[in-house]
Amino acid sequence: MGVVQDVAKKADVSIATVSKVINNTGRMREPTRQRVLNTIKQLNFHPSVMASALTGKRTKILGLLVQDISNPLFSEMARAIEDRAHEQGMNVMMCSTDNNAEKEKKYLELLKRKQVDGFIIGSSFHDKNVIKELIDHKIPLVLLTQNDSSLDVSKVSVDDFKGGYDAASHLFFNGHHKIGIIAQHAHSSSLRIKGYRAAHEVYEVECKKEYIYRTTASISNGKAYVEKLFSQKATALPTAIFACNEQLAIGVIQGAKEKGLEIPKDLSVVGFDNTILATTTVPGLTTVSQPIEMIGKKVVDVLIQEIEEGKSLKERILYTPELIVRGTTSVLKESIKDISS
Amino acid sequence: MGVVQDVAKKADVSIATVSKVINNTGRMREPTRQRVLNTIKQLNFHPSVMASALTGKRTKILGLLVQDISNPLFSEMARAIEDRAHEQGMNVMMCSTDNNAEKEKKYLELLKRKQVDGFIIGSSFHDKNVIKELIDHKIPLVLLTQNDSSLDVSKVSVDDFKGGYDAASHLFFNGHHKIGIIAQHAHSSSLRIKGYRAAHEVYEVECKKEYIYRTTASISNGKAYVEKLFSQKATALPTAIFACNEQLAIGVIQGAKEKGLEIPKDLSVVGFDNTILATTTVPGLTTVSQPIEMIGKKVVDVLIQEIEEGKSLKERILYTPELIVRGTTSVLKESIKDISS
DNA sequence: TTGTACGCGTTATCAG
DNA sequence: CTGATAACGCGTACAA
Repeated sequence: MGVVQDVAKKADVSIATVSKVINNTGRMREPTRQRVLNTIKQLNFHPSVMASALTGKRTKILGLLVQDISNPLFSEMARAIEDRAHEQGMNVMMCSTDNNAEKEKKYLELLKRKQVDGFIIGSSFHDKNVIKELIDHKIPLVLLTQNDSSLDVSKVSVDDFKGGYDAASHLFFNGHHKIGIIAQHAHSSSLRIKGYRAAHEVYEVECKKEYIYRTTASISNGKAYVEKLFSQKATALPTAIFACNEQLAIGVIQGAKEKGLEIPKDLSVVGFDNTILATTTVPGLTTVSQPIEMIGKKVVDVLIQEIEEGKSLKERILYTPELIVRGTTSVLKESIKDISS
Repeated sequence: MGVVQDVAKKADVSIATVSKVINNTGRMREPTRQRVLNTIKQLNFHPSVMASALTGKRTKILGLLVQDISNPLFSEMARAIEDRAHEQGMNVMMCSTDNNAEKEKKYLELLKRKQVDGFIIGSSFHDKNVIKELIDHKIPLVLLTQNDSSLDVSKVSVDDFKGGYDAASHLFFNGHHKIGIIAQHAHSSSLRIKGYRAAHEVYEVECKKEYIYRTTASISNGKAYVEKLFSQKATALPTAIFACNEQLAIGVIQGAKEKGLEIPKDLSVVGFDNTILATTTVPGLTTVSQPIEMIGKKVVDVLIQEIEEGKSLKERILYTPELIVRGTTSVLKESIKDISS
């Protein structure tokens, strides 16, 4: 794999001509073009991305920041992003921030130095100034999975509010009145909680503060929530729980089982995301589905468009979530009695 | 964020001096060094990785090729790799090959053009010549999760043979004689099958060909296997299945349930990997655990060492798997009768 | 079509 | 011994 000079020499042209052939610019006689093309193939020559980036061209590298790539939602999202990026000849660098302010800053800095063409940010930033700096420097970025209105940039996400509303409505519809919610420390979760609250209003049920719990996404935190909740006095216990993430949902399920509760008989559970985790529980998890592939593909498309146009489109793309009813929710027994009596 | 020239001008030195300060080479008076250092901080200057890569320096980019980043084993592995790489100031570019020869080649080419410092290859390559080419070009690479002896390069993996042996032994120990195995089209799976076979020899049980099934890792393929297996005549049915991957294991469990089999009463299941999936099933999946974090960390360390030394260490690092007994395996009832009678 | 300056940092060489 | 000058690496783009 040689350099331009090798090709130029072998094809008996100047490096400028070689460059023109590669970039399909300028004009030249067809035989010359063919000769160069052949030589390029013979030498298996590929222009160095680094060298061309140096002259202001793109690096064809995208930076992807997520909370944790080992979280199924993000790994599935990453897969969709990667596929789309590769289709466009771009590579993706991934960074897991752990929702940690220092890492967020550090990784952004690291990627900036590598001249990435743009950022996909799927991690809620503590220090919004870091993001604003990117905007000031005209570095394209698209927010993934976080429809944060305080930042005036493009964002692609699911309609979290509607998702929360649908999840709670489904439970109300099944006769539940006491619905717990366990959410993450993320803007998306705030919106889901708002949807959950809105459903309470529609169904004219008071929304109890002590049912709302925010934490970081992990199975053990889901367990801990149930643990805590079901240590209260029996009258106030919820009959259903909406977990804003599937790791939390699984924790809730496991915690409930440990407490001797049967699912869905004694406790209904709704999750969010519809990753592989939702299909592996028994019974299958009723969950609010995000169109992960579509979101991943779209976020890349928007970003690439911004890179090419050199300015932020400030699009705000919302996908509609879909409630997928599996086995972890059921009609509340008491409510059946209510109806039959 | 300026360039060297800006720093040089502001600090009233030449760019060479700035460079020397950055790289800690050459010598100069302490006040000069401090002045440059301060200016660098003031201007928030960071040398362009691209420009320095152009002069033969490292890009500090690692290429990671796996079958599928959305597979929990790989996403968890990726996380460990990423963390270690970041500790060393390096970034990771990920590529999911889908075990597809064309993608393997294409991605490798794409990454080579980006001058990655080295490769971590966690995907079994169809065309080994592509790998050999890398070796010829002296591009450092380490094989992850594939202890393929036909390639003379460094590799980090779990002891697949022992894992297969342990899984089968555990089942034999519990009185099972008819043990099915569902494996992937991967070298690691071949080794696990060998271990499974070795256990058969030790326990003096014939190893039936029709129990061995190879496919690609997915829940549906696991289901299909059970479907197929339990459509045979009843006498030959296995009482236990060893799935070489957790998606397959989950498929087996789901397929068995659909067939009306209770787990572990009617069918014992052992998985492999010990990812998040193993903890989400009910009952929990008995599985062969890989030390994912250790492997991820090690593979980065070996690769970085090779990059720095400029040659392959040709190390072959094997971690010992650990059988984790959860709820999907139990003593075969018939065997209890055998003993008691 | 070709010559050549340019972009950015590195490093060998040379002057002070 | 300190610090500056200049060539280099690779591809791009404009002037010739």
